[in-house]
Amino acid sequence: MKPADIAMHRQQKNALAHILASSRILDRLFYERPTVEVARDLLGKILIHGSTAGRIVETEAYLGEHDMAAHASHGVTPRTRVLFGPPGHAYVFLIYGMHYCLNLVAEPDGIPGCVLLRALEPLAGIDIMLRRRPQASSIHDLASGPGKLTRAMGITRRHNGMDVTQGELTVRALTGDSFFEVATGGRIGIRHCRDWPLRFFICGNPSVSR
DNA sequence: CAATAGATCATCT
DNA sequence: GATGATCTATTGC
Repeated sequence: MKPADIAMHRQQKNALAHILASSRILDRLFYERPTVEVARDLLGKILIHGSTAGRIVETEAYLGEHDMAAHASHGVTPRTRVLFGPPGHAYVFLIYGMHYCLNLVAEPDGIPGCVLLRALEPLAGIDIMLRRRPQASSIHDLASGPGKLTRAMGITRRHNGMDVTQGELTVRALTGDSFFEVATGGRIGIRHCRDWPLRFFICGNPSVSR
């Protein structure tokens, strides 16, 4: 390993340690609220998986039976069972035969609703992410989309149904104050209910998808 | 740059 | 058997 690589490695390990020391894990009550609120409040939080971490900069809310764009609108099936279960769990599915999408289940047990994590700003384990996504044109391109995010973080169907309030995949809130402006827009990549303002993102953040 | 084709598979009809 | 909550490479201006 070259000196530059060693330095980068140490810096990244320090980055993760610093995040862990200055943040607190989100408990189940955070998720046990209206989906839109959860989607809005997840902005600025930190997603941690293994030694990779990133700040959530873009989310989308997917509701229940009236939201034709949501998987839950077609009722309970083996796949969507997680969406109707207790909050604070991961819902991971394969889309277009090649990309995984990571969602976090919201609402009380029995009521469907989830938040799609669309983009992250990489904070730690960037060397690992670069290895997983060699095509990335920049650091900010590493996780600037739902499929990119899961690939960069190493998330697969294996994580479907996992409890994100403990274990290997978690979301944390920084203890210090952080200020940013939130923008709202129509959701992306769907046919139904395109104009519903259920997409939230941090204004001006370079890791937000197009 | 913007537009578009192709890859590829679990899930549901 | 059709269909996506996508990404990338390639083409054409």
